[in-house]
Amino acid sequence: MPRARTTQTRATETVPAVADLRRSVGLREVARAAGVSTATVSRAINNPDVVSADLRERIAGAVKELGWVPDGAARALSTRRSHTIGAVFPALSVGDFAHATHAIQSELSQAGYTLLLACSEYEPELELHQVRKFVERGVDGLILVGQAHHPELEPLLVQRAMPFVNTFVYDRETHGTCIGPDNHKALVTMTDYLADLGHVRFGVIAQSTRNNDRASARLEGVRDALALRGLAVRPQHFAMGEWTIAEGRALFRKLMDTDPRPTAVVCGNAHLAVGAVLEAAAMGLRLPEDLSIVGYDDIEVMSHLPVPVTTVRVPSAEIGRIAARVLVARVEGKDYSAPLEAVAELVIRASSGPPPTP
Amino acid sequence: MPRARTTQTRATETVPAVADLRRSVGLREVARAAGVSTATVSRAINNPDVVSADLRERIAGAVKELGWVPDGAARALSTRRSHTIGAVFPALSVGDFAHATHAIQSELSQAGYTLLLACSEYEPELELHQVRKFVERGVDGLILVGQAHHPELEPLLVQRAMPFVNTFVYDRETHGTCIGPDNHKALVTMTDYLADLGHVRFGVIAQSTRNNDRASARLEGVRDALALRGLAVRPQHFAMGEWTIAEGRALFRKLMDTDPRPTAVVCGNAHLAVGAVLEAAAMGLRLPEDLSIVGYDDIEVMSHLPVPVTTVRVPSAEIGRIAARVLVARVEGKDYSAPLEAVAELVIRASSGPPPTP
DNA sequence: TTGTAGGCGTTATCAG
DNA sequence: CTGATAACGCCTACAA
Repeated sequence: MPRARTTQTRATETVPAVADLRRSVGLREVARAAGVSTATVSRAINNPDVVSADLRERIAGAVKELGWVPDGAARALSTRRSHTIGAVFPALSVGDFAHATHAIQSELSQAGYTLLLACSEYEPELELHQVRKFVERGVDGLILVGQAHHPELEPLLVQRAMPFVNTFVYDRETHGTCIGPDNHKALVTMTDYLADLGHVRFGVIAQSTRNNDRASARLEGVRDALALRGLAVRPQHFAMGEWTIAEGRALFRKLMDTDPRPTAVVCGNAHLAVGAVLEAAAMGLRLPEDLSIVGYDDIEVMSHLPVPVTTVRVPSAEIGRIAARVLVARVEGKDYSAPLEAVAELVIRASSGPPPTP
Repeated sequence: MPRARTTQTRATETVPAVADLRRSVGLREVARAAGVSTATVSRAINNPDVVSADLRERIAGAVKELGWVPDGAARALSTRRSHTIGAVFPALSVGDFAHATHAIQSELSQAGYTLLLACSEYEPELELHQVRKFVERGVDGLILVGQAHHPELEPLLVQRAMPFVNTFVYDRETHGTCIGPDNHKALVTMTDYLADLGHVRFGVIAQSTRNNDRASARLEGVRDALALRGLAVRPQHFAMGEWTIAEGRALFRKLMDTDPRPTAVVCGNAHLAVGAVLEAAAMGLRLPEDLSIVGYDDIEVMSHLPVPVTTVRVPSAEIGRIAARVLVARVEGKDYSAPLEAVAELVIRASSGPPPTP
């Protein structure tokens, strides 16, 4: 019997009163203090207008008095709803995901939900693990990133009828479960833009596509758009690595150490692009006269560099907001229909232009 | 009786089997399937080595079979521990807090805890609200930012004996409850460094100090260090605003529109510093020959700009990691003593040097 | 409008 | 080592 333990503890406690207080403040005590039943207190909290005014007041008084705070676990156990949503992101300190996190949190908070956050580190196994944990915690819904998950993931969710959305991806096939930009299309657009300017020799600096279907889709976008024009990226004009500015510099340097050089370099994300642009400056290359550099995703510094960088704007916050709304609606049985494809807008700045005339 | 409702629902459900499954898979069913009592199943899960090998196996089989997942709410209700930690940050998409979040999440996950995340938007009222929510959710501990909170906050936590830590601040007075850099000291150090180089006319570009004791402390640091040398910042050399690159540029321009100009500009954070440095470049000013610019907090781009920026490195990830460890230890009764003051190291780069010789 | 009482899924005490 | 059973704190169907 737990109480026995408490009693023992109390014997050695220096502040028994506090221990007592902690243990004893529950609906029961509030009810006793207000001279009503626990049912009435519960109703006064969750369904106030079904309780007479004076009782409501007396109860409110007792609650203040005793400093009672409802117990979420008990409530969740009883109602089978935790008012909790879990999000599992591949990384947390990346701008994209951080902005989405903020939006999600804010949206959930307004709707009376709490955000549980975890990180998969781009590992499907870990993602599955985190999702399992969330299921155990009794989350009412889940926010994931990408469409490619561990094979056991979907079955797990489907079996328990757990609502979830895949973010930062969009494809028509799975409309309804995903919300984000169409990564492939975005890079087709970008590539077309460059090709239409006259570029023929393309370079690509990408982040690793390992366990990252968004990055893969973007790469495919470049390839497919080029193929339609009978073009392709030469092997020596392709480089892959981490997504840091330092890496962007290094890889860009490598690409420039070829002959012929590419006249347009497409970077897989914002940091790589910033690195490439800064390295180009350090090498004394003029943008866009000598070559064009473009990125994916827009971060503030890109528009403030000596040469502002052409890129694709991904509405991360909006993605998060919509994901949260859709999920909450689904959990509560209302169906909220929002546009699930987030348009990834091309932002043309000074780092891109026609290729140099030979 | 809840079951009555379920029954009603089942009548209209299209997939009654699933609904049934969902409802019925509990410890009880596992126990029945394995031919043991619920107590034994519970033990097999939480204290395996106290259960005989064959029962353990049979139980494991039944668990797999039925796809049982423990119910966190029930467990929490029974044990009075949620294995959950709440963090309330003033902002989520800022590098600092995002890095800390990542570290915290990772650390908690390893220790078997889950992170609940909320945002106070630099509003004490909202912070209190979020903390209340977390208390209701039954978190085992809390991670906050700064020392200045809503007056009702601490009483609330103390009354319920809720463990918590204040991060990104350190002061000797409250050793044990705070973990982070000494903001005041960091800027004293920075200011001394500049003054020792010979600077006398200081400019300051700061983010708003409203509800931000860290930013205030840093400002005080500059003031106090200067005062010790009989110096002060002229009003026209002081500017305050948002913490964006754009704002940094604008405010820097404003500071330069004075006569005499400051010879050293101290920026309150990384983004303001980046903005100031980029604007200086745009204005054709040479760093550090014409003037020095320094920041606070180190973000990757600072070391890659044409003129790398002198700044203070704040070990955000480590702060998060230690906060998580300290809290978990406290929750579990073990006491973990780590160094709670995070050293904020001065990183000297090319943007600072002696003042121009007149 | 209010009270009574059973159940939500686990844990843990105590008796075998 | 195992089983029966009383909590844990709240919600809600049903009776009053």
